[in-house]
Amino acid sequence: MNCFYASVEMAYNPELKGKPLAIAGNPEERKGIIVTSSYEARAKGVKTTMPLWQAKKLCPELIVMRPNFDRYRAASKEIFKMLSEITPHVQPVSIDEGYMDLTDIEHDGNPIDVATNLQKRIVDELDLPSSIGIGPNKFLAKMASDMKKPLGITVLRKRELPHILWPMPIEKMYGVGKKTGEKLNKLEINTIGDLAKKDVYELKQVLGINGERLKNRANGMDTRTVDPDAVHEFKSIGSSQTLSHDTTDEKEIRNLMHQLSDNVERRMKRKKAAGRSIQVMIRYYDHTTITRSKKLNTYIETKEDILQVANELLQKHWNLEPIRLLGITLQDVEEKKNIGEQLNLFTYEQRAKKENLYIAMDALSAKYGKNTFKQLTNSEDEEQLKTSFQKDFLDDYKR
DNA sequence: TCTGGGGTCCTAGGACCC
DNA sequence: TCTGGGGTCCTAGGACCC
Repeated sequence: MNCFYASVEMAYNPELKGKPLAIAGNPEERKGIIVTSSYEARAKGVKTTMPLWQAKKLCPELIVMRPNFDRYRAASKEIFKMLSEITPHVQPVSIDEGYMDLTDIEHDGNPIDVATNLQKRIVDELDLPSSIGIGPNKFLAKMASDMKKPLGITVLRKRELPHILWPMPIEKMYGVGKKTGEKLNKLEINTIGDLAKKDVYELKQVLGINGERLKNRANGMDTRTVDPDAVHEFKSIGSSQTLSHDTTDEKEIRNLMHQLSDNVERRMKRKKAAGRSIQVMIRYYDHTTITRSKKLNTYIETKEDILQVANELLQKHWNLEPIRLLGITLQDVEEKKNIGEQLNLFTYEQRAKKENLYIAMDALSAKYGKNTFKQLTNSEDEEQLKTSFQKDFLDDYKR
């Protein structure tokens, strides 16, 4: 999709059309950076990740909006629904991008017709511009999709590589970022064609296995398949936040840690998953960033468990310098249906707590009668049940 | 007035095992 | 008497993408 967030806002409010529009993090604070901008804004030099103040300097009439993620998710859902009506072989890559495998497509003739109809449908029904690339594999399709924007349809055939792909500057190649680009320049590789012809051994020396992969792609070879299940195989879920000011205030930090673990828990719940590694990220006032992680011997999912491990890591590794950003990520994530019984047996401490709870239940059942016991066990709110039982039990136990 | 937030994959060293 | 070769797992960091 082209300028996706900005385009969705324009579809939502047509008065914005034709105007320089930017979607930015938080306009009041320093984390206000450009997330997406319209072509009118880009024409003035506004770019993604540019700080807001800089963008406004370049384009004083810039209209700035905060992101409305619910809107974007809804539009994305509609788009992917249209794709899946064409073929089940659809792999979403992000909220606004995905691959389709049209190898087995039977109706509607050739891929160009499919693309034309699809692009038109997205405009007619959602008022959103897209660019479509068609190629024999993912890499070439992706490169093709970037060639004509907005509303382009580009076919990239293998026999056209020498004329179309190879003259392109190496920095434009998917998979080549700043660092790799610099390394390749040092090897006197300036175009994709230079890379295609370079000796594999030399490339591997500098880039490892990635050198070989990039060379293959430059030659139009890419063995990755379109995998519709990949979306469900997510591996980590994290939440991070830049503070409005650098801080060493423990209360503020504690609050943020709570908020972050809450976010992670909520999203884990939505995906019905649990994870067994916790990573904490600390960015200091000078932008140096460290990550510290801990692998656990069981899967966890609750806010309390996440927070406990994350706080341990923070306490152990925070050097007491002012903090700019904190992040918590749950890694080694699995859907709960694939995990089974390991869940909720977090530490020995908690296991002991849990066993105490069973003892408490038995004790209460015996002491207060089966009916009271039943009432409590039928309660919907598990957390409340636990706490009330523990409290009762502790009172009882002390007595 | 510098530089968000969500991810994936790869590398490299150390601990540990046989 | 100072020491091989193969492997896995864990941790931290880096590169890249949207």
